[in-house]
Amino acid sequence: MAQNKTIKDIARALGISKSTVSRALADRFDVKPETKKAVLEMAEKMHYRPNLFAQNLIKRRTKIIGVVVPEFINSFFARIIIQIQRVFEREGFHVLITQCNESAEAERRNLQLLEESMAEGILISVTEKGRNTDYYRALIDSGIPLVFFNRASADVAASRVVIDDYKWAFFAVEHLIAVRREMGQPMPRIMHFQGPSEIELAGLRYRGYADALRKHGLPVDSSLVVRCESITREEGARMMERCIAQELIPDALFGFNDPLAIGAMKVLKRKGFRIPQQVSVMGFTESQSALITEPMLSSVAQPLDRMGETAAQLLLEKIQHPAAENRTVVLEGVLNIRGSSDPKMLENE
Amino acid sequence: MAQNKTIKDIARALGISKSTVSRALADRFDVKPETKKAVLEMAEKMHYRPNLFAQNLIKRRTKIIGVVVPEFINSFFARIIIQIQRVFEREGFHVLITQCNESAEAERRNLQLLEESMAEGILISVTEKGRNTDYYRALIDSGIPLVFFNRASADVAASRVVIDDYKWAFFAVEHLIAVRREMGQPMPRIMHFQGPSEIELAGLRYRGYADALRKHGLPVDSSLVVRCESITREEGARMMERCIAQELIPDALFGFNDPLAIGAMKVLKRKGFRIPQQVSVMGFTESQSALITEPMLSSVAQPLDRMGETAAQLLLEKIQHPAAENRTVVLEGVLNIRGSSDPKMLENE
DNA sequence: AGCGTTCCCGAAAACGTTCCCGACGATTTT
DNA sequence: AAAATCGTCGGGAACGTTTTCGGGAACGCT
Repeated sequence: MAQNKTIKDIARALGISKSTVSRALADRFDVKPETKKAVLEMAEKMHYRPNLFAQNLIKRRTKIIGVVVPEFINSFFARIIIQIQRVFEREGFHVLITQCNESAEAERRNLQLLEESMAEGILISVTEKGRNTDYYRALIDSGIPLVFFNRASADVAASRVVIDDYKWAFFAVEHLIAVRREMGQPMPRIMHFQGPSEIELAGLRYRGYADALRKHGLPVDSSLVVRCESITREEGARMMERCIAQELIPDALFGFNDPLAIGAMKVLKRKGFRIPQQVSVMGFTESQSALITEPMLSSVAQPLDRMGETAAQLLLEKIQHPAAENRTVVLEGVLNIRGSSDPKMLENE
Repeated sequence: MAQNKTIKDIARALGISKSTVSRALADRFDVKPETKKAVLEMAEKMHYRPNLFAQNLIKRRTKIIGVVVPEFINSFFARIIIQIQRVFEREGFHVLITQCNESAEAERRNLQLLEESMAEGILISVTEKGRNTDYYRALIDSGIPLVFFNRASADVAASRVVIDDYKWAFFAVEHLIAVRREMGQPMPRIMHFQGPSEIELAGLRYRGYADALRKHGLPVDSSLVVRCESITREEGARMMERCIAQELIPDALFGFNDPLAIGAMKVLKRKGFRIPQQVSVMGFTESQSALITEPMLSSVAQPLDRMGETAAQLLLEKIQHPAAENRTVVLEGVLNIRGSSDPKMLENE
């Protein structure tokens, strides 16, 4: 239907050659202003759209960069992506977003699509399970720069931007210890809802938790470390119900992420425990929901905007100077202390 | 770096012609099995990737479909997109997602990108303000099928899938009236937080609200209709504070969406009003957060999965049969009644 | 008048692929 | 034995651009 207009149609209509039309459209210096104007008008009139495929075929650039994320239902990645788009659109790139539902095969398919679309660079946050490490390397070797953000593959040589999960988990737990001691508990029992072991970050946050306990002279009690199979609110509720059934009530809870903490908090409240007077609760990876709960949830916020922006910058650097060496940027988090952990904060809410 | 391998490289390495290689890769019947095998092995060995641009240039199909959404930070569109991807990937299409931050110019740019990338079809939920109506029509005229979902442009002939916002707003308000009457208030004062007038849906939901009042013999009191400038939690809180300052306390509140209702509910609770005993609250467009508030928020849920799936199906239909006539699918919503509006629901939480 | 410049433009190759057409030997049919 | 068919392959045009190269016209200069 309505066969697309080509450069040749314009040339024919104007009685000039297609080379001239091409030059006019590219706003080259060596074409007479009148001709240029005529071409532009005719192009407009014919609703001419350049064929990107023909263009990309001959220029070696596609001006496409690809993004691969595990999911974007949680607004976490969505926020990052927005920044990525902002940076690249300013530079005249198109951003192609793919999403793989935490599936390694889907991730592989997406990478393949991006490779075939000749993306000039790829930004990726890897899936929980199953690493496509070999593919990451193959892409880099074949000249497509790759930058990790948030979740990185440890043994691939590439730029990355992450936060120091160990450190911020450590800080979070230190805060819990301090606040419970202020409340007159010298040896508080701090529970941890640990993320699934396939997530590399789960181990890091656990180590931060354990080391904070040790530093402050508290035992690391394995019955207080609860392994969660997923990282949803439902799982948090389920696990807390199980703990309560076993009469295992901690003085504070450090969740792997916000949903786990929120689910647990809800169950605690329903069972009549007062937050934070009886149990202090703390999440990780600030989500929108942290401000909705009552009391509001303390959490570690990650600078998503800066993460997206720096990841984009690192990739841009690689694209413009392929020889640039790999850089690892570690961003700082923020410990947002609210009513769920600290009674002093309650009055502000 | 590492110039990509082409079909010609394979041909040269095997001492055969590139036509044969092309046919072998396409698994055509007229090439000897041994040759086929040799070609495939060599392709694998050389890490050959077909050049999509060259392919698309000559075949007239791109197998790309484009999605344009106003934002995907709210998980609302994210959920829809996941279904869209599911449908199209099963059919061998690639889904290209773009996002325009509620900006009409960005929307236009995205459409243009999709047009130039020769997308075979476009799924779109239009931005709040500034309609690119002319562009929608131009795309359709030039043979690119377009399907609206959720937010549609009224005066463009295209398939669409929406819910009946009028009807479900009506039901929501009927519920509020009924529940207040059960509580012994024959003439409850129902407030509405109305969305910005640029959003077409805001008008529909308001009409549903007003007609429900009228049907049940209640006056439509304009002082109870609050115009909000944005649709965020902060705005909901701000507006409710203003109402309370004016000592304007309704018996029930129907919010244009969940964030507005949640913000308002939070302020009400802080000021000491009991939900739902003193004020019943109801949202719209079920969000994750509705389950987090206490009490949980009553809301109208939209079947996001079905919406994504049907939108995709409608587009697929248009792609496969360009002459297919436009269809409008109106999906049913669900009235989720929870503790924020109905005291009877409180015990389940 | 001759020469060099400058300005504008056209011809044609190239990008990597698909596909039509024809060629060739081998096999089968008449 | 000649003709038709079959299986396999190569040559080359085409897709819509960009870009290199070269050439003609107009101009100013000696």
